[in-house]
Amino acid sequence: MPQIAGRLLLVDDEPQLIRVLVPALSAAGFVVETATTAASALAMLAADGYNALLVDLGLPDMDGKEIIAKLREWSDIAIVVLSARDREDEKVAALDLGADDFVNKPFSIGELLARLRASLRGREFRFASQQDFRAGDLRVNFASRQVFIMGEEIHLTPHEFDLVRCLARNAGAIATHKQLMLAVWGPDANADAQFVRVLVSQVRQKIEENPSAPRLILTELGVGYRLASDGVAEVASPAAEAC
Amino acid sequence: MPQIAGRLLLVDDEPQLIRVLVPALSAAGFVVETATTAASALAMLAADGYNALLVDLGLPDMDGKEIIAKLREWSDIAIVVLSARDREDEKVAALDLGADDFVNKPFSIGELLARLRASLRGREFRFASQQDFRAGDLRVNFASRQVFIMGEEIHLTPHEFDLVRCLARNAGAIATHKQLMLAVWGPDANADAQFVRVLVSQVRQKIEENPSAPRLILTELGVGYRLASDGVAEVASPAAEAC
DNA sequence: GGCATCTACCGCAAAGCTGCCACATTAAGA
DNA sequence: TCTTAATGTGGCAGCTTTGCGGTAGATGCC
Repeated sequence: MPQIAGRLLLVDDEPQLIRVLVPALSAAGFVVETATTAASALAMLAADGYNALLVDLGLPDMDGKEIIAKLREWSDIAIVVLSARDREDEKVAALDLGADDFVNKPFSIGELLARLRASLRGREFRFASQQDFRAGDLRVNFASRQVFIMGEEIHLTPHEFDLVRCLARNAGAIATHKQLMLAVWGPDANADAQFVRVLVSQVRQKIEENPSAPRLILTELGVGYRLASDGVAEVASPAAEAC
Repeated sequence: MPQIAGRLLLVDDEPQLIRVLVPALSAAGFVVETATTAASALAMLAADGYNALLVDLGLPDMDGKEIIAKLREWSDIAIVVLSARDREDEKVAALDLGADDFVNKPFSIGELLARLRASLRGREFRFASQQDFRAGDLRVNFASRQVFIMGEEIHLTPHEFDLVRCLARNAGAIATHKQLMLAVWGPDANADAQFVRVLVSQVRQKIEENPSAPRLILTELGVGYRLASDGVAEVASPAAEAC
C-alpha cells in the first residue's frame, strides 16, 4: 500500500503495544504519531491535521473518555477506542460520547485495521464538500472544481484551477512562486517562474473585476502572490503546506 | 426515548433472538421490521425507507455478506452485523464490504444499541432519499436501476447505468476517470480511459436534450466528468465512497 | 440457428489547453 | 529622475484531450 491512508494519532501508555501497532499501522499506509498521556494527546489534536484517533481508555493522567468528549467539541475525525476493560457501561459511555468504534484488548491487527477503515469510510466526503472557500465575491468549491464570482460560474482550465486552489488554501498568506509551480506543474516538471506570471494574468482576466487593478490576487513582489482573504474567517484552513 | 430513532430492518433466522431483540429495539425508539431470509430482506430494502440494517451472517439462503455487498450498490444506510462466528476474516470481510460495525453473539443489548447509535450518528446530513436521485429532468432510481427523463423511462445498458450511478452519487462533485472506470469495470479490469469517453458519449445520446451541448454530464477536462446537481451545489452531493 | 443487444476497441477530426516568446508596464532603490 | 529587476499580457503554433462514428466479436434470447 503505497498511498497514505491518513494521519493518525495513537494514544496509549503501554510501550509494547506501541511497538507492535506503529509498524502495523504504518505498513497499512497510515502516518502514525503517538502520545502517552491525555494532555499531550489533546495538545497534538488541537494542532490539527489528523484523520483518526486511536485511544486507550486507561491513561495515567486522565480517563480516555475525557479525550473523546473534549475532542468531539470541535472535531469530527474518526475515533476508535482500545480498552482492556471489557465492561458494557464503559463501551456504551465511550460510544455515546462520540467514539466510532470500541475494540477490546487483546485484538487482532487485521480486525483493528478493518474497523479503522470502516470508521474512516465516508468521512472524506464530509470534508470535501464542505471545503467551500469564500473571499469577497469569490467562491471556490474544491470538490467540484468550480469557481463562482457573485454566484456566477466561471470556467477555469485545469492549470488555472490548480493555481486558484493553491492560492485559496493559503488565503491571506503568501503562496510563493515555488509553491505555486509545485501545485500546478508538480515536482518533476521544469517549470519556469514566467509561466506562473502568465497563468496569474489569465486567471485575473477571468475573476477580477478590473484585471489591471487586482483586488483578489495580489502581487507580492519578489516572493509570490497572495489571495485577499477579506472578512470571512472560513474554516481556518490547515493543510497549507500540502497544495 | 420517546421519539422515533429510525426505521430498522432486522434480518435473522433465529426466532428466539428476534423475540428478545424486537422489544428492546422498539423500546429504544426504533421502528423494527424483520426478515428471516436474505431474499426477502433485499426485497424489503429495495422497497425503501430504512435507516439501518441489523443482519446475521448465517442465513439459510445466502451469506449475509452478500446482502451487504448488494445493498451497498445503491444504499448508504447504517449496517451492523451480528454473528455467532467470531472469525477475524469474517469480520474484516464484512467491514470492508461496507458494514459499519460487527457484534459477536452473544452480545449485550446495551452495547448493541450504543453501537447502532454510533453507526447512525452523523448520517442524518446525508441526503434523504438514498435510492432516488434527481437533477433537473433526470431521475435515477438506484434500487430498480431505472432512469427517467421528464418522467419517461430511458433504457440504459448495464455499463451505462453503472456510469450514471457513479456520476449521480457524486452529483455536483467530480467523478474522476479512475473512479468511473472502477465503478463500471471493477478493480481488476484493465479499462482504458478511452472506454469512459465512449460510454459517456452513448449515455449523452440517451439522456441529454442536445448531446452536443450537454447540460447534465459536464466534462472536466483532464480530470473527469460531473453531473450537474441542479440548483445549489452546496451539500447536495451524497457520499462519494461507494462507487 | 437466427436475431437483437451489448461490449471492446480503432481511428480521426475538432476543441481547447499549454508552453513559450516578445514586448509593455510597473515597482524599488540610489 | 534614472536604472534595473520584476511583473503583466497579447498572441500563436503545437500538442493533448475529447467526441463520436463505426465495426467485429461476444452474449443472451427466442
